[in-house]
Amino acid sequence: MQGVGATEEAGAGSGVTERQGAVLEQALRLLVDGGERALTTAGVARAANCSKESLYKWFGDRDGLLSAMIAFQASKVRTLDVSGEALDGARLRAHLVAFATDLLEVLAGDVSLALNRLAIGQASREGSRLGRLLEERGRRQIGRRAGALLEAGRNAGLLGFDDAEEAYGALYGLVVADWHLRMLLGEDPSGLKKNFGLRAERAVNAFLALYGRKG
Amino acid sequence: MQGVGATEEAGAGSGVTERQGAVLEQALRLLVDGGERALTTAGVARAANCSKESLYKWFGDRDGLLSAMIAFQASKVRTLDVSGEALDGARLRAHLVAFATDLLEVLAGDVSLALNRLAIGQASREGSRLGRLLEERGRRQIGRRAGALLEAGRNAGLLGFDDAEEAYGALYGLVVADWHLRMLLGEDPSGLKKNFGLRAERAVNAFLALYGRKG
DNA sequence: CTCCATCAGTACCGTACGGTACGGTTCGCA
DNA sequence: TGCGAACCGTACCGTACGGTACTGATGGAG
Repeated sequence: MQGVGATEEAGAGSGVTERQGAVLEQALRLLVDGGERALTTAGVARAANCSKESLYKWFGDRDGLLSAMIAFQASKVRTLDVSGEALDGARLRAHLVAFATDLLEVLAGDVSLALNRLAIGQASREGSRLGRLLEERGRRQIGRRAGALLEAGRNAGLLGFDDAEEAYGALYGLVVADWHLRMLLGEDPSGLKKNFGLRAERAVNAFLALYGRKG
Repeated sequence: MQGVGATEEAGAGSGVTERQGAVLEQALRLLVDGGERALTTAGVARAANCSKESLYKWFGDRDGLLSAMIAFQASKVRTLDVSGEALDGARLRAHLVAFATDLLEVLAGDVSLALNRLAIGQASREGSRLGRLLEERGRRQIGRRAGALLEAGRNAGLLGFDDAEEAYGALYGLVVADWHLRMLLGEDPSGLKKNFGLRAERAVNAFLALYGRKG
């Protein structure tokens, strides 16, 4: 179970050995069900059956651990883009709805909420390193998928817009509105999760009413 | 300068003496430019020239202080509703744009961002009391103003919708999108603030395209 | 078998913070 | 002038946490 030479990489390509990945997994679990207060170095060491000294050797300090947790979690998410497919109106709509539901479910996920809370809590400190990291690894990723989808729709003559960023912003806003903030503030997500399908449907309808062509 | 009988109420109707209001003001200032880490009881006492003992007498404990800060800040915001006015298309649009810019500027405000960060940071702890408080005092307030405006527009035959909550969600999403989250994560608001007017304009255009009648 | 690197477990240290207690001071009031 | 309430300033206490140092066990390499 222990690492063999401190050189093996886990499946994710982020310079983390298998053992360290297991430690980060435990740290994420602690963060999810205890908040930042529960994420102490001693607690992580205890939960992961490792020593504090190893934590500091591997991640430098507590901030390094937090950054590694964000990078580790982001490295587990792979967004496959569905380019090169012949699009018609129905297919585009289906892809948009799938994107919208995926977006809602990702944002409502335990780990996502916990990491966003963590980064927001640290935002006013030290120039918001974690915030930028989270934005880079998270939003940029999902934004790319949406961007590719929108571009494909425009190339197929199904969508009309000048600024892709603006169109994406409209789609995001119609889908998410203030639900993300409400969940971050602690509102029970279980009541909201049931409506994800219907919500995604309606948001896509509105988006297509704004940006759709010959539909 | 000192209170005279612990019975005087400040302008806001939230059971807070003038002296206590001044203390809360200092606490908010500390929170704004130092984050939660800077909001220590000793720091508040020092900044406000009061004793820690008084803090605990007035607010119970640290959580009571935080709650009082949120209530105090919310009590300073007064949203006047502009009902009873004869609406035409241009006036409705102007009111919507004004609401949108106000919304963006409120959300981008120093104190608002700091309080939201604070509540989000505590969300996983103790059942998110602060989160619910912030939602109650903040969102509910601005939601009422928007709701009244939308209802007035519908009554004047200028807007068409079945579910007012859904229409408000669309307006909110088109106006704010992910800007609030990005600001909460620490992105520099100065670059975003310049575009508030244009952004509000475009969002209202989109909203009217979705929900407008005979426009 | 021996050497060496890694790591778990623990003890330790300094500090910072929440909360409490106490002495001294101001000020209204009789 | 004396009393009492509120309050400031500060000292104090317990605790929790970040970070470091030490010990002993394991396992691979020569």
